[in-house]
Amino acid sequence: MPELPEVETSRRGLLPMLHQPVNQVIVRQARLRWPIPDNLAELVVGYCFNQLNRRGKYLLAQINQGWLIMHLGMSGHFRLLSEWQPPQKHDHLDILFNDGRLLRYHDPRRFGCILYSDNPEQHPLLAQLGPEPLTSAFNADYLYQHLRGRQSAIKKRLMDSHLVVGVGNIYANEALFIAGIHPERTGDSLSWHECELLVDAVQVRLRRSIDQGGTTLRDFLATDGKPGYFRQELQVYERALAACYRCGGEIQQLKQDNRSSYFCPHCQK
DNA sequence: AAATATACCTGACTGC
DNA sequence: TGCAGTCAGGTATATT
Repeated sequence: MPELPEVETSRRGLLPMLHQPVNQVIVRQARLRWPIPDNLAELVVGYCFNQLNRRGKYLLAQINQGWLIMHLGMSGHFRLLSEWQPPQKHDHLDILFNDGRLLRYHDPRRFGCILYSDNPEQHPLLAQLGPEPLTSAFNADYLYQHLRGRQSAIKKRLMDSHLVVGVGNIYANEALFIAGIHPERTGDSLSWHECELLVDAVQVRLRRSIDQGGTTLRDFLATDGKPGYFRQELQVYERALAACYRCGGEIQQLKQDNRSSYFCPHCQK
């Protein structure tokens, strides 16, 4: 689920907890993608979150001498509760604050992670990441340059975090539709102008989705428990055999790299 | 080096 | 009802 807009929505939802002292940590299930550190409580209890950043799909929270590195995997989300409530199934972690509020991590599939690092920039999970899509570092020149000499499909390349971070299956499909580019084109076949269109499409759709609180398909909720409303603006994702909003033709579905791709054969060449 | 397959998990849904 | 199979927003890791 969570791609860049959903992670950014989560980050913004956590901002009210900045500068609030942590007074307890409850780990009910440490076995996520990687285990939650045994010493998490001693790392954070008595300290405050001083900064909340996002790098790609990772949330970074500065506390004590280092940073929590958090990823929502496929099905994770954080809830911010104003007072204690009994935990539900798959509520794996609580961070309780002195004022009675608590942050609760929920993740049925447990593909997410909660790690701690003194220097997250150098952490193996982050060190090799590509540029942020919503910065000037992600531009037509960059994309065109980095697509040279590779035969992989452009849709797969867009989802490669070493090329650009934050774009997952939903936004790769959506951006390619907006840019009018067929998902099976090789990255190498894109012209500079098509790279320009694609960069713009990625940025426009990510920004719009952030404005809408992200996309909720199944699990995703913001920290206030609300779903994201970008789903109703999806042009092709999960619209197989439905009518293209632009030309009225039939949206097609195919598998690429074992992930579903959706596209309009008339509008995307 | 790059392309492909596998693995980690639960839950919802489909077809027999 | 039950059971097997498929699919789902991610991505590190192992294998060709």
